[in-house]
Amino acid sequence: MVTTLKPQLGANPERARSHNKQLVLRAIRHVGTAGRAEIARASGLSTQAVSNIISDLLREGLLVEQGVRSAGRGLPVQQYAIKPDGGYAFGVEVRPTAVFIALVDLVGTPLLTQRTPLVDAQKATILDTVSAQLDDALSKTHVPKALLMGAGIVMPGPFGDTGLTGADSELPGWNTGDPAESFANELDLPVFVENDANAAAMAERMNGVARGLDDFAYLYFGQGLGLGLVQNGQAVQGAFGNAGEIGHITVIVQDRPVELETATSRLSVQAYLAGQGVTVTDMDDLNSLYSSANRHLLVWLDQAAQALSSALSIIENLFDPQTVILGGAMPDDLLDHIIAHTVLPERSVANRPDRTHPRLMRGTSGRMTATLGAAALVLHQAFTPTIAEAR
Amino acid sequence: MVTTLKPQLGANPERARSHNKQLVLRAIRHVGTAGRAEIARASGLSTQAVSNIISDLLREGLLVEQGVRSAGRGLPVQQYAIKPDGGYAFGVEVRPTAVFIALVDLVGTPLLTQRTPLVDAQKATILDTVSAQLDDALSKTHVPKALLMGAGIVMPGPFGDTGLTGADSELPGWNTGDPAESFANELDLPVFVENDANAAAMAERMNGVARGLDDFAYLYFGQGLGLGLVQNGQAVQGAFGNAGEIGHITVIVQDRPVELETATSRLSVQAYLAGQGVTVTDMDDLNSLYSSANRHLLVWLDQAAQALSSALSIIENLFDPQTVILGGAMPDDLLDHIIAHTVLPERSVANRPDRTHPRLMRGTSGRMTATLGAAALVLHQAFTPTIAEAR
DNA sequence: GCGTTAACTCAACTTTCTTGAGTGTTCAAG
DNA sequence: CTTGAACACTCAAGAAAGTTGAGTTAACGC
Repeated sequence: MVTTLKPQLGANPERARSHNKQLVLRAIRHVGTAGRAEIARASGLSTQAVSNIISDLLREGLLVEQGVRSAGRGLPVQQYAIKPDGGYAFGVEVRPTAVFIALVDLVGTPLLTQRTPLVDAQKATILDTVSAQLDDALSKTHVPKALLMGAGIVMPGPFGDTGLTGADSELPGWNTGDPAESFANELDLPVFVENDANAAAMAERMNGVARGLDDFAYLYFGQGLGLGLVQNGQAVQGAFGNAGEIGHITVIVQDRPVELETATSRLSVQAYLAGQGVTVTDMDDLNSLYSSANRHLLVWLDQAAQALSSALSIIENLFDPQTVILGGAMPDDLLDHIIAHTVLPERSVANRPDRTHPRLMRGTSGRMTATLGAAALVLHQAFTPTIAEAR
Repeated sequence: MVTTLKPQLGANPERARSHNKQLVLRAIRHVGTAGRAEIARASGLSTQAVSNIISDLLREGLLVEQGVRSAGRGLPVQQYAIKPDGGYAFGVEVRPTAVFIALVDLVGTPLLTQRTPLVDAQKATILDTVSAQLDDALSKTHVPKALLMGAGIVMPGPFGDTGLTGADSELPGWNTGDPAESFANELDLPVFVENDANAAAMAERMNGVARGLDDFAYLYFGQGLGLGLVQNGQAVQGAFGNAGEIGHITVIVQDRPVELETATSRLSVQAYLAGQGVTVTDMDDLNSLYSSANRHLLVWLDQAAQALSSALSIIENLFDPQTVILGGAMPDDLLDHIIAHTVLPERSVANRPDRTHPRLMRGTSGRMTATLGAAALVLHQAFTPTIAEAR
């Protein structure tokens, strides 16, 4: 049982500067627009240091001047903001039958999103497709590759050979070797790999309802159900990258134990409705069933809300999050309905009067949630000071 | 919904040096004894920088020379090790009826542990008792207070006014104000507050079976059952400090849903045996019942193992830990029995062939586990490089 | 023996931060 | 309307901590 120490780097002037740059960017991003003195106070650096760093960032094109603001006495504040076209992030979501991509700018605005079907799900095919899609996206948007800060990849887990191996959502050929390395070699970019739920959570943290939150959970409706966890501002990956496999735990619905995923997921609603003679193939079908108040759908929603209540109890008591977000490939109306009908457990550490956020919120929904989340991984990294983490 | 940015500090020469010192200490601690060049390679610093830092640490009395080792060609390595009496940590466990304390040295060896009954559980009484115990411990061991690096405090949660408030394990008067601040003022030391499970987990990580692990879980048998979580080398506290309240989640035992804590905890075994006409008051009673193969105890152990199996499934699938440790105020033999009879869930991300540690292990047991864990919090902090974290 | 290897030291240099004095703008009190 | 306090920012000098490259020392292996 030999354990190797996680590599961590020492601080030297160069790494310190890089850390401080990210710290300044993060501070500006958080308030939208800020002046030197304000940043200095927030970061414990001298005004002079912040001044030097900002002039660096201006030269690198990551910041823009944003006019002056005179707030009370003293010299008016020269303000700075993130320059949207100062950098770009590429997001990729790999599914067994198609690849989704998104190109977003430094503030998270999507410039382009698209879907490409896969002829097969072999590793080589996927790598080639993603590479071609990157070139395509860059040429369509006229973004120079030099401004691309990295690629975020969302892939269906679990990673490696586990007790869940054999599930139908998997891709062949990825269980050996490090997927991040394969993509990094193919795309010649820094690569960040995550599961869909964590990526969606990071998207919500960068530009959604979880802006600025450091501890929250995200229940992602995909094929199955995934749990994204953010602790201390970082996505929780677990020792082998497979944290958040909440779909297979047992919950109580109508006094009977069931696997959570069989009660609440896209497959689950399809299967249930099929059993009642109703066929749904996409989100639009679900939407129209819901607007016509389909009886079977309402029954399913009711039991999904019950299952969710149990899941919520587990998540809240184990993580004590600021909030739990519900989102993913499920229509807004259905998510809202589920949220409205979910009983918030009384006996929970989250049941406290001094909350700033609701216990359960709806996040971004729709097909591109995870893809945009993939791009958010890159942005997150750009705005997170890390002096010590070796890559 | 205004969110404040978690304060993070910029790097300057002074903070960089402090970071690097902790990095060097950590590297030496991990291998026991190390030379300059080796540390330089591990930390990405130059040999010269490490040299300067080590001479600082020698002067401060945190390191000792440890002879030379000639490994292959070249100049023999001058080795260094942590100096045990270079610093001390004070651990406190507050329970409703008594206070437990421990004083440990820099490598974690306990110099003194003791228990003091509380006349009442009022905040002032507890603060006074702990303060007196600190003075007592220092004078008995002749440790100068200047060498005390801090105090770790273990208190029964949950902290703040939550949906679990009203449980009998609580202390009056702590729901308002920051406990850490109260203790810091009283003891005039840096203070770290944690729950029993997280503290036990950190103890296991510093000097126990989890040495060097960065991602694992610890199921702590106390009054109830607590979950300690270590993610990325840090204890998971949750947004309000109440993560790990696993006792109140529902699991399936003999096809019936029960609260986990009613199936596996010290109170649970006492209550069950009392129902069978068997009275147990302490761990010795349990031990003798077990060695006489008491039928009722064996039945209880069997259902505790069942409950644990469900809990394990949840923990493994949500966290994907390197291992799950069982420990706390329960005799070794009983823990071993439970571990031997727990079915490891098949459908789990933790069920993988390339594991380095068993899925379920026994940690330190006994009454002082959490108290020593409290002291370990201080040591953990001393050996963890943190350039950015504001306090 | 003698050259190679490797750890370590010394001294010069570089980067980056801090400090303190100085400048310019705004507001408020007299 | 003047004057002074408050505040953001700049400039230049100084300090802290890192890196670099040349030199020293000791052990191994041919």
